[in-house]
Amino acid sequence: MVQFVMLQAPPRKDTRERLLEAAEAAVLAKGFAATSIDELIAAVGITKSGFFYHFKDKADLAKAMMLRYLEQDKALLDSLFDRADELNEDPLHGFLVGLKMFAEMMANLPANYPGCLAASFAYQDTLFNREVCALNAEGMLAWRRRFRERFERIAERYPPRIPADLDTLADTAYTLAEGGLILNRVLKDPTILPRQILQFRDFVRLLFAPAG
Amino acid sequence: MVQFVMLQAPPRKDTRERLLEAAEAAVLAKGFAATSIDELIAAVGITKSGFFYHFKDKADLAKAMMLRYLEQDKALLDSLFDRADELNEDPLHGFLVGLKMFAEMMANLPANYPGCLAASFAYQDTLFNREVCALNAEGMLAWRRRFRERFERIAERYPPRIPADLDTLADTAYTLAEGGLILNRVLKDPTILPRQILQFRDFVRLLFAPAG
DNA sequence: AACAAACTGTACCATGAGTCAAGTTGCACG
DNA sequence: CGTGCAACTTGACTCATGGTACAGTTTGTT
Repeated sequence: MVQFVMLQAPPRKDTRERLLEAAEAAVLAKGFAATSIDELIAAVGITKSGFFYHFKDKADLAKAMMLRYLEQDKALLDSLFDRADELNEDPLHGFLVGLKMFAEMMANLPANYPGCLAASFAYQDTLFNREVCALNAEGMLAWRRRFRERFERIAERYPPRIPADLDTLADTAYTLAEGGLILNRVLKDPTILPRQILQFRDFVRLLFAPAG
Repeated sequence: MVQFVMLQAPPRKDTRERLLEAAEAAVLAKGFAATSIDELIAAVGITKSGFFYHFKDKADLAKAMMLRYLEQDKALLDSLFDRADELNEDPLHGFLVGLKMFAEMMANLPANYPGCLAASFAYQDTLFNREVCALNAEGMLAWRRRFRERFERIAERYPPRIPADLDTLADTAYTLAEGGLILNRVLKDPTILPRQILQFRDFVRLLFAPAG
């Protein structure tokens, strides 16, 4: 009696992660609602039930995507500005270095569908429950806190040339990032976002650096 | 024999426009794919076949939405900056007035789902055909041209304090608008975008206005 | 009376979310 | 060594929805 064993692929530990990866690419390309579970499992090579083993339902997938995004986002910012701080004792110079590195990083984004889940989710927010929306908001507030803290240290040593609202200044980073990604994408010109960031850097320098 | 006549509502000439209006609200809330034709006709009070009288298919609806958006967008910018120009002979002062009016307008957006179709479509671009995407890009380039022209006139009379790329400067308007709308929406704080614009205004003044 | 514009009613079919019961594999523990 | 459990996967199924086609109907206009 012949036995067909091992036709089944061996269980892979990273299936969940690969699903999230495929989902992110698809959602950035066409949105959450248009991203079908069928296409995700086809990309990863499992069956539908396999998907529902990893995620309770599609809403659960959304939440996992958001968490993954926030994690990566935090890691990115950490690596960027903590390193810039180490290199420079002066808060203004350290920040300017950080912004330059940020611009360079944004210039080297993956070519295919660069974009930000936060923005994609923002424009489809009625599809998600309160929890996911709150996570998104929390991510933005984290940027604000992080940047605001730095501007406070800078303003302490270098009084701004004109009155400046530090929260607004802090939000500019995220604002330019989201807006720049949209322009990048629609105009198919990856230089737009980095140039916006470098221009913001000019503004910061103009605002805080002693005249001369 | 009883006859039930006139159960059918009389044909309304603005049905198409009302469909587009409902579609815009729905798309800004949950995206294009999640917006069903069923819900649109329910909102407007016609049947499915009525919808397909007005639009060949869903792609046709997308195109019409984009055209409508571009038209309104152009009208808004026209009314804004043409008026600011009339009021002021000096290009820099006129522009600063225009930016202030822009900020005020953005502070008084409709409360429900303020947002921009351009951004929503950008993050679902694989759903649309080349034509619609090209229209979107054309809208952005129109902003760039418009602002760049103004910055050229300003720079002619007021040499910038530091070297500035006028295209980048011009793109900042759209970038801040798109990014700011996203922050507004996620953080549920309608003051973010206007504050970003006013800060940009400060930058422009700092950049071009004679020191003193 | 005729015709076009603005619809209605009905039916079709693909897709997509989610369910269920069952199977397999690797690993921990007695 | 084997037994048992948890992680992982399969396949076949249901059920609702959504886009689309098409033929007929009403209304306003000439």
